[in-house]
Amino acid sequence: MNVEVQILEKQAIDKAWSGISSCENCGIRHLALFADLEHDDFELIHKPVLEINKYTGENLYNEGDDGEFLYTVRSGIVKLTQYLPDGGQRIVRLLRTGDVAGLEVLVNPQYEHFATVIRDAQLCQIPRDVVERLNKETPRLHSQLLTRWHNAVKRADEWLTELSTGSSKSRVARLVIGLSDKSDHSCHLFSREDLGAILGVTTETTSRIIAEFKRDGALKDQGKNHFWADIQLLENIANQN
Amino acid sequence: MNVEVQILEKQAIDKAWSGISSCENCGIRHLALFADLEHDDFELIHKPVLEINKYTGENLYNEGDDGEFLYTVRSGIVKLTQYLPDGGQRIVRLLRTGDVAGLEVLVNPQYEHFATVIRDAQLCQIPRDVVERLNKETPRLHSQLLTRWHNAVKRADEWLTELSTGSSKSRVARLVIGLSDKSDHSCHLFSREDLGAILGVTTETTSRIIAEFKRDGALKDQGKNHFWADIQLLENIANQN
DNA sequence: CGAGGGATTGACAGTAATCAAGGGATGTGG
DNA sequence: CCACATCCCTTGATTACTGTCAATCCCTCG
Repeated sequence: MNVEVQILEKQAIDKAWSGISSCENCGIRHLALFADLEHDDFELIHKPVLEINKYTGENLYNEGDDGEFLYTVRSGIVKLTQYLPDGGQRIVRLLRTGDVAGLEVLVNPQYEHFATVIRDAQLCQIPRDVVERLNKETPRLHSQLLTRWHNAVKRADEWLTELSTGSSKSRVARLVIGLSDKSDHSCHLFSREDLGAILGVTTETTSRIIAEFKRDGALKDQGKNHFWADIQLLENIANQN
Repeated sequence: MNVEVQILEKQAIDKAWSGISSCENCGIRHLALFADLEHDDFELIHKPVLEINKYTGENLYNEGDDGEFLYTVRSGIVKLTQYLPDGGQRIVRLLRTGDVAGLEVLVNPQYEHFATVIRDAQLCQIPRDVVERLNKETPRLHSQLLTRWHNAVKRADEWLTELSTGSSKSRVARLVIGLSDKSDHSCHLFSREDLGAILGVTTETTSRIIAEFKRDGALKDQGKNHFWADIQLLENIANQN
C-alpha cells in the first residue's frame, strides 16, 4: 500500500471516528447499501467504515480469503474473476458505482472471487459485522440486500446471453456498447486481455476485432483506450453474424 | 392442461384449503423456502399454496409475464431461458429440488426468463403475496431468501466459468459430469438441442461430442438418454483441451 | 535513448458452424 | 401387425471462424 493511500485512509479513519455521520451524509447514499437506513440505524455502526482509494491493478481480496469486509464501489470499476482447475480464467462480473463487492460473505465466510480494480476506484470498506448487525436489527437493510442480489443475478444472466453467445465479433460489439456512454458516444475500454477474459476469447481475437472496428469507423481512437463509438453501427454488427 | 393434472390440482386445492399444514408438514421443507418458519408463521399464509405437476415440455411462465407466483421445485428439472434480439437463445440456469423459480418477482413485477420443465416435475405454486407478507412479518424468511439469491449467483458464475469457457469438448464433459450421480455413475442427459443451448454450441457439435464420448467409453448408452459415465475420464477430458 | 509492456498483425493449424443427408425409435392409421 | 410419418440423433463434407505461435509496432517510463 503506498503512502498516499495510507494518508487517505488516515483521513477516513478520522472521519469515521469523528462521527458516524460520514455514512449518513454520504453523497451517493441513494445508490448505496445503506440507502434506506434511518437516523437511529446509524447508531448501530460500532466499527469504522473506511473510505479507501485503490488504483488500477490493485487487489481487494482473493477467492478463499476470510471475508472480513464488504466494499461499496463509490467510483471506478472492479472486476470479479474466477479460475478453472486447468488455469483458465474468466471475469464473471464488473462492479461500478453503487455495486457491492463481497456480498457473499453474509452467507458464507469466504470470498468467492478475486476482486481487482481495473479503473481507479474509491470504495467504502464496511466490516462484515456492521452489515450483519444492521441486517439483524433493522428491516430497512433487507430490501437493499435483496435488490443487490437480484441485480447480481440479472447481470450474470445478461453477461451469459449477451457476452457469451454468438460470434466473437458480435460479443465484442455488445461489450463495447455496454461500456459506452450513449449520451456522448464516448467509450473507455480495458486492456485487450481483460476484454478477452470477459468474453471468453483470446486477446489476439479481441485485438483484431477492435482494430477492425477502428478501420470500419465503428470506433474512433482518442488515445489511452478512449474511443468515440458509433452505437448504431455496433448494434448492427452485434445483431448479425 | 390434461385431465390428470386437473385432478392432481384438485387434490392439491383440497389439501391446501383443508389446512395450511401442507406446507408446515412438507416432506422437503428442510430444502424449501419455508425451511425456517415456525408454527405461528404459517398462520400468515392466507392464500392457497398449490402442489402442481408439470411434464417435460410444459411451460411455467414467460419472460415479461406478470409474476403472480413463485414455484418451488419439489422434483424434476426446470430450465430458465433467455433470448437475444437476433433470436439466439441461451439456457441460463437449471432448477432442481429445493430451488425456486421466479424469485425476481419479489423485486420486480415481471418474470425475467422463460421457465420450461425439462424433466417431469412436481412444484409448489406459491402466490407472490404470500411470500411478500411472510417477508414483511417474519424475519425467518430473510435468511432463506438471501441464501436462494446467493445460490443463484454462485450457480450463474459457475455456469459461466465451467460451461462457457474452453473448448466445446471440455464444456460438454463438464456438463455431463455436473449431470452425473457420482455415487452410481448414472447420468441422465437432455435433448442435444437443450445441451447445446446450455453450452452455447450447436446441436450438431453437441451430438458429435457425445457420440465420441460413447465411442471412447466415457459414456455407455443405457437407452432413453440414460448413460453410465466414467467420471475420471471425463474430468481428464474437461481439463485438457 | 533503450527497455518493457501492451497492442497489432501475419501465417497457419485446429475447431466449430453450416448445409445436407441418413438412421433409428416411437406412435398412428390402415 | 405392418407401413408410414415424425422427431430427434448422428454423420459427412465443406466453409468460416478462432486459437496458437511468432514477429513487429507503438507508447510510456526510467
